[in-house]
Amino acid sequence: MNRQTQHPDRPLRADAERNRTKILEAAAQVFAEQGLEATLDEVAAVAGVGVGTVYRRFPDKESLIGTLFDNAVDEIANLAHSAATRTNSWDALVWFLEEALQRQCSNRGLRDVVVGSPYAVDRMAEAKRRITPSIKFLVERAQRDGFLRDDVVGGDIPVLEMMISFLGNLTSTSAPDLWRRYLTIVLDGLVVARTEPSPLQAFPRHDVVSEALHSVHRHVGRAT
Amino acid sequence: MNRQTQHPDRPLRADAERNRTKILEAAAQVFAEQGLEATLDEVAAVAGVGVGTVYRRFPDKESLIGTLFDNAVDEIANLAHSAATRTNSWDALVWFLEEALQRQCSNRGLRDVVVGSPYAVDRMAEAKRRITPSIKFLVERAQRDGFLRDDVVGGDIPVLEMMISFLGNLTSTSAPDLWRRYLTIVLDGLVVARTEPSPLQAFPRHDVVSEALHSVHRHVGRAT
DNA sequence: TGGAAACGGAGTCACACACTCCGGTTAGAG
DNA sequence: CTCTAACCGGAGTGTGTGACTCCGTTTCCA
Repeated sequence: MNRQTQHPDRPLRADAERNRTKILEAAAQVFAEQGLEATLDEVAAVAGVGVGTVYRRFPDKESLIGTLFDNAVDEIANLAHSAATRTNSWDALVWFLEEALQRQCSNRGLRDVVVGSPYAVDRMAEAKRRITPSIKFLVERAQRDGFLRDDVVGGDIPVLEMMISFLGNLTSTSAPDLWRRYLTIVLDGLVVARTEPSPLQAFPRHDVVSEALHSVHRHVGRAT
Repeated sequence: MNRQTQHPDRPLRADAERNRTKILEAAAQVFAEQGLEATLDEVAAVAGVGVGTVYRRFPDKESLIGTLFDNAVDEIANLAHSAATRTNSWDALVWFLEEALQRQCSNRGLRDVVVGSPYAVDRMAEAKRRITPSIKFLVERAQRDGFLRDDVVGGDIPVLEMMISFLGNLTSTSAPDLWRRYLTIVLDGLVVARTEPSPLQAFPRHDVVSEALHSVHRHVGRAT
């Protein structure tokens, strides 16, 4: 039974509203760090409230994640839109990728949604519908201006983003900017032509990279 | 208790040996398709034997996965080694990436090990030790010959492979060759300079891509 | 100040899997 | 052919996990 809508519209009591906010913030942080596998108990702990309180505001885990996801999509949609207002079409595309990736790379929860965790499956469709047109515009404009190779397509951009952000998620704890190095390489592959490579951010010490890979262990279960 | 080593060396009975092989083949297939989360019950079912039989040959899940992983590493090490014997240094590097990725992209289990599933953690170190030198050679030779940009490093190759193979894993069921498109772009980013883009494989219909993303659902649990 | 609204968090429940156990079957040595 | 050690199947066990509920207590605010 859904407890939160006795009178659908009555505003929440002050403390309740305060807690709702704390929960949302905590959830954003916890899911970003741990992915959607994180427990609502943990979210509650970080928010400094009891689990009961979480369930009083959000009927179930999915709806909490949904709210969060909608916010994230809003943000990215805005990014794409405001990139479109920039004058230099190549810089606009690069800027969009950098900004979007910065968010995606530090948000494991977002990845989980995209990869198809059962939470918020249908919201993905809506998200794509909202973002696709802006990206298409960015791509085609950069092509008209002779920056971007002609054989790529709007749909390639999300795929490339996904590809890079996986890497980012994996290394986010110990080499949080490593993904930029590979974005540069990809961008050098997207440009129509070039006479020399763009400068790359330094490659981290090997132990950092491998440690990064193995610091993932959320669930060290069963295999002890 | 470990049941399989009564007399460490005695050869297995004919039927037992036959089953061991069936189990190994089934496990390779199942883990490649589903990742390491797959159940040994499922492996047994595919192999056409009972779970008990699986546990009689392999003391636990980890050791079965370990055996499989060692095989996969062998294969990739051989690839790297035999790439080194090729005369054209750029073609050698590209060939290695294509071959290695073809394997990694169709093997979700491999990804799980690399990403740090608790199975076979220490085997990773050994694997890296074996493969790293050959890759270093491939990279530096291609740089000396003026093909590969100078600012990349041996360690970049596994990272790029990882990045692309995530994508591959995600789309392996419905667009099994999609990763090649993005490998081409990355390679165009790795080359020292170029006057035009390399030809790209066609971009699939949009519905294929998104369906690909959402066909992943291994565990549709809890979120119904 | 009364009572509706909100709170906390121990407890419930359902499920998922790695692994075991044992009664029945079979290979293959003598 | 026979006999037994080796092998087999798969129902069952044990453990862990995590979403969600319940209810006695506390807090807001009219």
